Parts: sequence; C-alpha cells; structure tokens
Amino acid sequence: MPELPEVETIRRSLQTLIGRRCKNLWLSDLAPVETTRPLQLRQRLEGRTVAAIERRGKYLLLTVDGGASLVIHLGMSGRLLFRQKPESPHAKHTHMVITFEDQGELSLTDARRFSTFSLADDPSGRGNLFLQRLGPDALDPSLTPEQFCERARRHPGLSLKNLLLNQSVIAGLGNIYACEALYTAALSPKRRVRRTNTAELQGLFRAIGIILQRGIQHGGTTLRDYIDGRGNRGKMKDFLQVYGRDGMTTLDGRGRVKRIVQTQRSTWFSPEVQR
DNA sequence: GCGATCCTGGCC
DNA sequence: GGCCAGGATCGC
Repeated sequence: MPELPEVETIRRSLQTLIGRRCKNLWLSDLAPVETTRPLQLRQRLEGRTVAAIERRGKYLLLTVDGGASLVIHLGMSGRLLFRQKPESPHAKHTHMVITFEDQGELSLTDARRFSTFSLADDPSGRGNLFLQRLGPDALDPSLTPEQFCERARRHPGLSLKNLLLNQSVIAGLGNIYACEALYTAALSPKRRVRRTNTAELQGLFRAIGIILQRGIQHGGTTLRDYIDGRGNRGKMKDFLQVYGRDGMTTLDGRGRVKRIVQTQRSTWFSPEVQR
C-alpha cells in the first residue's frame, strides 16, 4: 500500500514516539512469515527508549537507544497506528503491538500479511537483508541526476515503469507515483531504458522528485486503506493525473488515459502526452 | 525480464 | 464467482 510519501507521512505523524520507553512487544501467531526471530526483536527493544524514527524507501526504522532498529515494511495493506489511551480492543488483523511505559501503544494491522518486521543492528542497515538490497532513497538530497542515469543504465532491458518499481535502482516509488512521475516526464511507461536518452532520464529523475514532494505535501494518497499514524487520510488522490483514471482524461485535460498491464500490474498513462 | 506466488477483502 | 488491489521475492 504505502509508497514513499505515505511512509514519510506516517514517519512524521509518529514523532511522538521519540523518548518513549518500550515496555512490551507482542507479535501475533499469524505475524508475517518473513518476520525474523521474534525473541530477538523483543530482547533488543523492550526496556529501550525510542531515539529516532527514520525512513528508507518504503521502510520505517524505529531506532532505540543502544542502536538497534526495528525495520518495518507495510506491504500492501499495513497500517501503523499510535494511540495514547487505547480504549477499544485491537482491530482485526493486528499483528504487532508495542506498548510503552506511559500506556501509549503502537499497533500494526495488516489484512493481507505482506508486511515485514526485522531487526537492524547497525544504523547503516548493513546486515539487514531487506535494507541491504535497497538503492538510494528516491529523495536522497545527495543523489544526482547523473547517478540516477548511471544506475538506470544497468538495466537496459527494463521498461521505464519497471525501472521505477525496482527498489534496488532507487527506493520509494510504487505503482501510483511511478505512473505519475512518468506522466510528469511525458515518457511512455513501455519505453525501454536502452531507448531512452540521458536528457530524458534526467527529466524523469526531476519528475520523480516533484511528484514525491507533492505527495508528501498532501499527506500521501488514500485510495482505500491508507491512514497515517494518527488516523488521518491523505489528500493526494485529488491531484493524480493518470492513476486509476482509465477511460477518463488526465486531470489537467491534456489527453485520454489508458490502462495497460505490465508485469501483472496496472499502469495508467496517456499515449497522447507520453512517448 | 516475466510469471507465479504469498494473503484478505471489496466491489461488480 | 471473478477480478482487482498502494508490494516484493523467487524460480525459470
């Protein structure tokens, strides 16, 4: 579900966790299969104070004093919610709950169980199987257009759509923002990297930055499930040019929107605008 | 590279 | 009942 702007919005909404001490970490029996070593997760987090909440691509890192981080990926349908005074019982499909010493609690619910939780020992993320596969964050201020091109060129056979979805090239884009960035760059999602010149790739890189920042500004995109850590919906849906608009015009009226399927996933684009 | 797979739920 | 869904991995 959540892509970079949603995860960033969640991160910002959970700043209240900083300075709180973890009392207990609970995982359900159905906690996602990729979850590694629940006992070790508990040992490294319980009794520790949250020092920072960071984001890398679509991953959230909850770092505690002592340096260990809980690394969370929300998959398609994961939600993180903080409640200071939990009054109602846990929602259906709750798979992780961290209770804090002052009674606040952070819970993760995920109907489809594509979420993952794991541990990183070292703030760099080296040694964490999930983080070590990631390319640079799509909004990393030190990432240059030249570096993006260089990384893209390693995958000449990929379509531009699949390039953007590949988290080892740059991390953070998902289906919505990949479609939107390609529209902004006026590039066809079907175009192969090898047929895309350097100016076009650099234009795509700029479009990615614009689209992701806009997503963050609006608090992310709520299609159905997404809410931030305080329960707020995102408003970016009202600004999407192509995503989900099969058979309609683009939001700005510059062309018609067509839906195609690439590698089992829907892509929306405007053939009149995107070449 | 591409297709199949992991899951549940919502909608037609 | 069938199709679709904001993701990622694995095997060919």
